[in-house]
Amino acid sequence: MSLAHVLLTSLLEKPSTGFELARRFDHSMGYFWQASHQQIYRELKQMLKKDWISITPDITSTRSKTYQVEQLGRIALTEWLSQHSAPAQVRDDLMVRLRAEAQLGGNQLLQELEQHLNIHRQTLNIYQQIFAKDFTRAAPKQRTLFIHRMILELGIQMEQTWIDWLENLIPQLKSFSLENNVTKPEFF
Amino acid sequence: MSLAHVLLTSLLEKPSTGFELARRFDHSMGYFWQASHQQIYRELKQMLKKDWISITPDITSTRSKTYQVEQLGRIALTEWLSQHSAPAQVRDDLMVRLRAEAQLGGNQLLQELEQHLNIHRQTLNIYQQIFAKDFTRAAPKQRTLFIHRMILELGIQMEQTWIDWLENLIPQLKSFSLENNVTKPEFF
DNA sequence: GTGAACATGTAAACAGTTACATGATTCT
DNA sequence: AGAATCATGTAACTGTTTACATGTTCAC
Repeated sequence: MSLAHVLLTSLLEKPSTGFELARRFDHSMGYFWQASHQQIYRELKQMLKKDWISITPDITSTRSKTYQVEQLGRIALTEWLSQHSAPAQVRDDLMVRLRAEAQLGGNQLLQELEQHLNIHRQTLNIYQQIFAKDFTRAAPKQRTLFIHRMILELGIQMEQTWIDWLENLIPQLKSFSLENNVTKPEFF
Repeated sequence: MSLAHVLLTSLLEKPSTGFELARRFDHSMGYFWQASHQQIYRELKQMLKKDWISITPDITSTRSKTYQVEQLGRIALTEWLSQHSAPAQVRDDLMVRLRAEAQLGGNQLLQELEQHLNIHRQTLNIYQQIFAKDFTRAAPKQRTLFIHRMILELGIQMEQTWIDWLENLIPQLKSFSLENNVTKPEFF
């Protein structure tokens, strides 16, 4: 379980409310981690109980609570850093579908593939805009900034890999169905 | 939940025992889906109850059960194919660690990054061997084979993207720690 | 006959998703 | 005054992982 550590990192970058944290998963943190608000609130409560974080004594007494990292939280994060982990596992629905379709035939997935291509193009676009906004000025001298840029670049590269692959696959699948190889799914 | 559909696809490719299915997740299916044997047995039991699959009347009366897909299973899989899905979500531990380290400082992750680089090189190697073994002879005319090749190629490309990125990142992080920018994690 | 690989399973713990519910603040 | 957004939470469910447990087959 590392959602706690994602939240610690995010709070270390900037003390925030649960809501702000949830929103941040759509941006910077979102390249490589997602979490719903329910997960976040549950986790924040548990971290509060462990004294990893605390609520800032906020003058603007609204209902929102701003959390900040405490010493114990820093220690926990540092300990977690020293652990080893295997590369993330991939679980890709689309690939399973494609392989199922390879068995069943028809050309049932063209639309789906094209939609995925569109989504990847949009995501790439968003990432590139963030890149242009935050990291354009030459090579960053600040280590933190440099690492953030590298993470974004990996996200960009991954999207590009998907786009290239789909742009190669789609026309080839189309030409397959033009030949008389059209196999219809039949089980009746 | 699509483990059932992954299993259906796999069984459609070749009727198998639970154990064989589990093993296949280390190979072909494993590029984009993983499952433990516990998940697989549980799922097989449920699919059997729904009559999506059946046990082949096996002469070699061992303890092992070979499963095959039934009509209802084919129908279920075809229905699932027609559904839409969003691109798979990424959840990458290493990226979180890196971002945490960007906050805490030290150069605590070099070893970990190098190990990941190694693993990705090994995985790439395995994929390339499978490629050489199964897909070397020109362009496959058979649609099924073509799709399998494309899926493997995506896996290869993804590994290559990781390797390139890590080979770029690691030396740059090293040169950061050679400058007097070395920041130690301090919380005492 | 012993150890490795084959083969199946139960139970508990943990993580993640979905549905539901509420109320405050800000903008028009 | 009404809508959109901010903000937090509970409960139930589904999916995944880990620990434990057991027995078979095959090769040496």
